Amino acid sequence: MQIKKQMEDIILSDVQKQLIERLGVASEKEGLPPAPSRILALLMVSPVTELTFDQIREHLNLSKSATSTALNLLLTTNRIDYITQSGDRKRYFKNRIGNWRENIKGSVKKITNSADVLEEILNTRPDNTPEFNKDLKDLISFLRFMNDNLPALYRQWEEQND
Amino acid sequence: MQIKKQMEDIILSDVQKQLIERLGVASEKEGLPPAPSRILALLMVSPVTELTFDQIREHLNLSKSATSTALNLLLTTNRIDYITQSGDRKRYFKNRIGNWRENIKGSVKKITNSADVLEEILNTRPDNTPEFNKDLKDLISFLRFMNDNLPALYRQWEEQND
DNA sequence: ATTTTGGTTCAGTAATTGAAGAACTAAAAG
DNA sequence: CTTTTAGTTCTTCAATTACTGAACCAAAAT
Repeated sequence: MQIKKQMEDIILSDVQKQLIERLGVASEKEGLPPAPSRILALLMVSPVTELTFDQIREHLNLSKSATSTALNLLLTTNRIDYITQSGDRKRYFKNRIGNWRENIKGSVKKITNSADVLEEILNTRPDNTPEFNKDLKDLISFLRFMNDNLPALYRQWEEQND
Repeated sequence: MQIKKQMEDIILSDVQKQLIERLGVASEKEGLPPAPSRILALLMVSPVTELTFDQIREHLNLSKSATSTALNLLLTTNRIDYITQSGDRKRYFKNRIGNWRENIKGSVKKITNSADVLEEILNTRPDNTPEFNKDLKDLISFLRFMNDNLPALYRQWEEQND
């Protein structure tokens, strides 16, 4: 087969490039390294949502190894996914934005978690710091309250969103 | 005045030390460097809530410089505060846990912010990726919904908590 | 059978971070 | 006015991060 598959040349406007940087920086603040952050942002902004290893690599001026490592990190942390097409060895990577509901659940879970740690702390605290203990108690109470009520709030959004 | 002020020797149980580590690691995940994270955790767990430079320094085995830098970071980011006592040059540092309401407000603000970025991205997206766009749209809608409804939920907690 | 494709893995490196230590300083005590 | 206290600031150092480039490899194409 001589017909070389035409690489879809994704061209991004300056605005789109800026959005990649902005979103990339946001991901870095969440603790992701720069390269994975950029990849994730590219897969969010690119008009073509499914990009090959080399498209990503070229667009972000990364080395093969950096691209490989970053993609594998994103894959193992469930932030991206890839599909294949029969008769094409390439993998097409895509942002798993459809997973946002799962991600939100994860964030809520983290709230429970920190409430638990704070509660353990509260249990070790002496009685002679009532103001401090009250603040801590309130915070824990608030976190638990949020935990209990967020699911209902989510369902409420779901309804109005149908 | 010859009476050397007795340094209140804060002694922490193993459980409390572990809690400091756990809470410290949690802070590191939020992007704080190790030393500030430990200090913040110590000021949460310590039965004495107001500690001097040297008490902190000694308890965490930090150098003076590390202690100084870390404390100043925590001060400028409003995570701790200090009080003084007349006729005592030392500053007594304390965790500003009472500020948790402010902090929560900050987190909510961050939701708005990311919704804004995502909306900008949505506006640049082509029409030929309807599934992706729908997911993005839903996420934005959900974030906005949360933003609009969280204040009321907070007030609800406030009432039940009186 | 050998070349190309689509990567992975490894060794090395440059930049950044986080802390240590020593020198320094301003205010208060002696 | 000298010393002590309560830190700050500066230089240095070690560890870690985030990448590059080169070698490598398995499957598919030629």
